[in-house]
Amino acid sequence: MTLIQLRYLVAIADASLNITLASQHVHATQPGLSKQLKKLEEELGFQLFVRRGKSLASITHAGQQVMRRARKMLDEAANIRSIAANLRNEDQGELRIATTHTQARFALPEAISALNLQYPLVRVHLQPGGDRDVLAQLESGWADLAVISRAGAPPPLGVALPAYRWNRVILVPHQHPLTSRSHALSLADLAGQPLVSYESSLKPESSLRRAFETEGLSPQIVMTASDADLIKIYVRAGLGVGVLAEMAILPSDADLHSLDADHLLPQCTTWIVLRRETILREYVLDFIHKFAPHLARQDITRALTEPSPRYWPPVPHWRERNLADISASA
Amino acid sequence: MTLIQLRYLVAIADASLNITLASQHVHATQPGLSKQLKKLEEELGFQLFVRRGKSLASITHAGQQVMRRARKMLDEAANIRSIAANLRNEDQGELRIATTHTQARFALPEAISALNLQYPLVRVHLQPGGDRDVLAQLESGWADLAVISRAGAPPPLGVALPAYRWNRVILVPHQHPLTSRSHALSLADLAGQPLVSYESSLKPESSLRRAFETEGLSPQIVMTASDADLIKIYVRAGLGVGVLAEMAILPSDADLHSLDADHLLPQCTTWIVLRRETILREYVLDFIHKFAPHLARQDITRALTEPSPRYWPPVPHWRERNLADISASA
DNA sequence: CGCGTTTACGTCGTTCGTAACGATA
DNA sequence: TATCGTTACGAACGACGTAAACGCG
Repeated sequence: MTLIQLRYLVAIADASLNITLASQHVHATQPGLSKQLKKLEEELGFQLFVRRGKSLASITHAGQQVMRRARKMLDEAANIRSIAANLRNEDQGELRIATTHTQARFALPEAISALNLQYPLVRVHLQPGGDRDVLAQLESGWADLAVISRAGAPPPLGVALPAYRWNRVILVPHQHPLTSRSHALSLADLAGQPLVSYESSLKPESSLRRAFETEGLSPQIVMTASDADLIKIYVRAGLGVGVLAEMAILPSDADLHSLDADHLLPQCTTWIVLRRETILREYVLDFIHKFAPHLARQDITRALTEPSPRYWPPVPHWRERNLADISASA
Repeated sequence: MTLIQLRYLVAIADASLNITLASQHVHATQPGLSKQLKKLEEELGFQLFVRRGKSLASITHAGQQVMRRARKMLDEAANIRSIAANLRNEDQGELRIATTHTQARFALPEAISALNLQYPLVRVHLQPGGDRDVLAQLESGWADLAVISRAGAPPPLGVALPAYRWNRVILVPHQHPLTSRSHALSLADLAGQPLVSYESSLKPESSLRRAFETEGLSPQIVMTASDADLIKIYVRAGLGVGVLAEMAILPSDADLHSLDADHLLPQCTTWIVLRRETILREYVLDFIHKFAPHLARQDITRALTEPSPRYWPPVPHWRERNLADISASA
């Protein structure tokens, strides 16, 4: 058994059992992978894959077991290499972030450009997706960190560090009836309106639906999008009332009217999620600190090794956070 | 980085930094280890060991980190090999048990000889020690399983399976004053006597001391031994009153008088402790089932993967257990 | 007939063991 | 001087890549 064999093994699995494709991913030739796989199976004494003719049809049950162990081993090998790279003060590498569209578009850019300024040789990969995809990509090992938002408890996976809190806003065109109400905005007002919001608000566990349900109301969601920019476009088109994250409101949206929803919908927290027991490169720690300045580097490293949940310094709100960012960089 | 290099690395650490000794343990030559270590350090770019002259003086801080990861990787490699060996129905291998003297001497022999009958090619290694040593040997990876007794909660480490419950007995010579009491034996009676018991009873957290303390008494322990046989010898010599595990009473001890202490001292449970997330060889599962017949094989494998504590079938008492053993083998 | 896998083969790199050397206590 | 680690060298093994053959859709 060799680390190379295991690397080839998971590469084949990750290439959906296409050895040729896998060989390109690991920068080797296809016969090399075939042969190493054969040797590994010979050494272990059983088939890792089910063959149909000459091609691989599926992974054996025992193969699945081996695959899990092999992944762990390769992860640990990567950790060892990270320890080494950190000690050598290597300033190049990759940073793979799995996150939602909103974070990628409105929250992450400053931190990423600050990182790029400090570490020009680090290549950043952003992988947008739904909450499920994001966590899956973290677990699979593709992503170094995930950035994800929740109204309630932190995501159950890995180590979750709170980055900032935020609220939602109601977005309407100027001169929309909702802008001229004499009393404060209520959920009942919104229940009568066609709503345009994120895809996630269709899920039964969405905090939007729940907020309405606890008042005995039900929202009329006429359109959803994964993308705040799309929501704005349809609000401009008069399709309905937008419900979106306050981070998504830009100066260029002055043609629209945004109303506070702090008292209507529960506050959300954006979390940075990491795999437990993983060695992070120095620039990843720096990035996290840039993105969530209230987290000291030692807070992060401690959280990664400690099994018990920690008590965090107070988590800033999005509105305070921007100020803090500016003052910190000044 | 190679698995062989990592294997050499931990071998050197386990041989207390003596490369020559380590080379014998891994069945290789000493220059081979030296060279591989050098290559590994070159690849990682930093020293894993602190050198004094040509010899290794200590492990670098970073080296410790690498060592931990390397051990994990080698453990996983061993797990993969175990999966393979199980699938091939290999009937040879090793079973390393870390346990206390009492278990090794009085509880384990039947199960071990039954195992040897079924798997003549499996070599069993018993490593007696104190509770701390036993758990350390399990964690270090030397032992496949630990067998250990506790009066209260299960050991905090790994996965603990309850094997059986047992009580202590008071052992005195015939015609000792305690044998002719009209009323039931009490702790107060024992407090007036010189006691001979296990070494562990000297520890402040020992259940013996605690039992006395809750009644405001304090035991006079005149002698301790790690070994039940030694305790018996000194009871015979009239040094004092023995307090020991009921398993230690053999038919050949008919020259002594043993008194129930069920109502005086709390019941103990003997636990089988395993490392979590470890693949066990088939014969290890068989052994556990032989030693704790109330545990089905699936109970064991489930407990190894499940993170949550499980509810066990009723745990037999030592006295019932022997009967069950006999009836099962009949 | 294209795609993917296997087999065959030659070259290269690497590892291993033996043996000699060096340093240290 | 005995013990332990490093260096040197030759032999053998193993891995890799190129090229060709085989199956399958």
